[in-house]
Amino acid sequence: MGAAVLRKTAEERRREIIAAAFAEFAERGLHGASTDAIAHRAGVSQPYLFRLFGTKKDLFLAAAEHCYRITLETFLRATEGKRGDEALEAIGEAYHELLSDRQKLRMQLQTHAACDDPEVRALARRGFGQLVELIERASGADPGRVRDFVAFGMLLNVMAALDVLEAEEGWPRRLMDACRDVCHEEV
Amino acid sequence: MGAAVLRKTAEERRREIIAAAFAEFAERGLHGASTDAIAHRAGVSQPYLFRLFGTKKDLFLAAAEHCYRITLETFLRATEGKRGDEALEAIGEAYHELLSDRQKLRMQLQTHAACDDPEVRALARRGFGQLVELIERASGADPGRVRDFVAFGMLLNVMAALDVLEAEEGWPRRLMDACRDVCHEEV
DNA sequence: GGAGAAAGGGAGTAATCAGTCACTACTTAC
DNA sequence: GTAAGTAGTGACTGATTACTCCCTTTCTCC
Repeated sequence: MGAAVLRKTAEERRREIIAAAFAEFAERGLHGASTDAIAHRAGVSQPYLFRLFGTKKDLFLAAAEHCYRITLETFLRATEGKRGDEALEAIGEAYHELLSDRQKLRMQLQTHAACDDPEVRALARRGFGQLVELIERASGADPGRVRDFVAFGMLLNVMAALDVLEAEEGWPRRLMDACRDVCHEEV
Repeated sequence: MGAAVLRKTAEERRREIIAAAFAEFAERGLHGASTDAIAHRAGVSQPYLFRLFGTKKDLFLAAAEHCYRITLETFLRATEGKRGDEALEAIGEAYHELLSDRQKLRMQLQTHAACDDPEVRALARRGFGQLVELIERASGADPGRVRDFVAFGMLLNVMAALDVLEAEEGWPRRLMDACRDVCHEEV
């Protein structure tokens, strides 16, 4: 009786819960977000969330892993068949694609902030390391360029957290105006 | 009777509690740290902590402000009487001084991570903005250089969080090896 | 149609934790 | 000495929260 009760596969629920967790964790961090809020956002009961993920931290790890994976995939797709400066430029553009969704930048920051936990730290090292190595490999650029490039990514994370990415004036604007050429040779 | 009960001024206690809060918040973040642990570390009761700071968030704000202030002071001292590249180089060296105490780097990261709170965000914008403006003003460098410099600072925060500042090999080492020349002209 | 598996949740529980209250002990000024 | 102020805490409390027990409902396959 009543409307059809529309059930989904566990795998699909898992994806939906990770998406909800992503949003909550990105905003409030590992300790600031509550499993209640995540379950509610995902449209499931909180017990079912625990059924599928075991612990809050495991859910956080899943969300963080997801974050690294989609970033890595975005970069891989961008650099496909490219080399050197061309590849670096392509990653730069891909970065701007990520920029449109602040959640990803903030999630990365929250992952770094949660790194006093050994498991989180291990995941972050692996995920971040893969990104750096991809940039090194695909661009073939000298270490200084790679450093500037990666560092600029970290600056973007911070700007997203401070919510000054679209600032119209002052130091945030000056920093962002100087971003156009981050993937080109300077002077 | 008994050993002298050694009392201190409220001002001194305030400083000690901020120091303890700094350590706890830097490691575990605004939501991850407990006022109990902070009070215990500071050697006071938890009620007294609340007496002096009102709320946990106010204590966090005080600790974050302290973090920005000592960083700013370090930079100011370093650039005293210097101009241009010389000033930038001096700040670079001052950065290395901060590097020796990972707590400061991590606290900055935790402050950024807590920025979904409007008060924290306001403080972070102000504090971070002052640092950027000091670097702009003291160095007189072009926007690209300033951006690279500030961005590198953010990268250091992340490296501190991942605990790879002293890595002997792999991508962390390559990134850090490329750090020597961050305050010099390249190629 | 019935048996077994898989999806899903109602109603807890134990612990943690921010914040309060009411009180004691010491210090200073007169 | 005493009054007023300041340093300091033991013992709570109400709310939140991670996590569990056990039950119901739907699907699948014979």
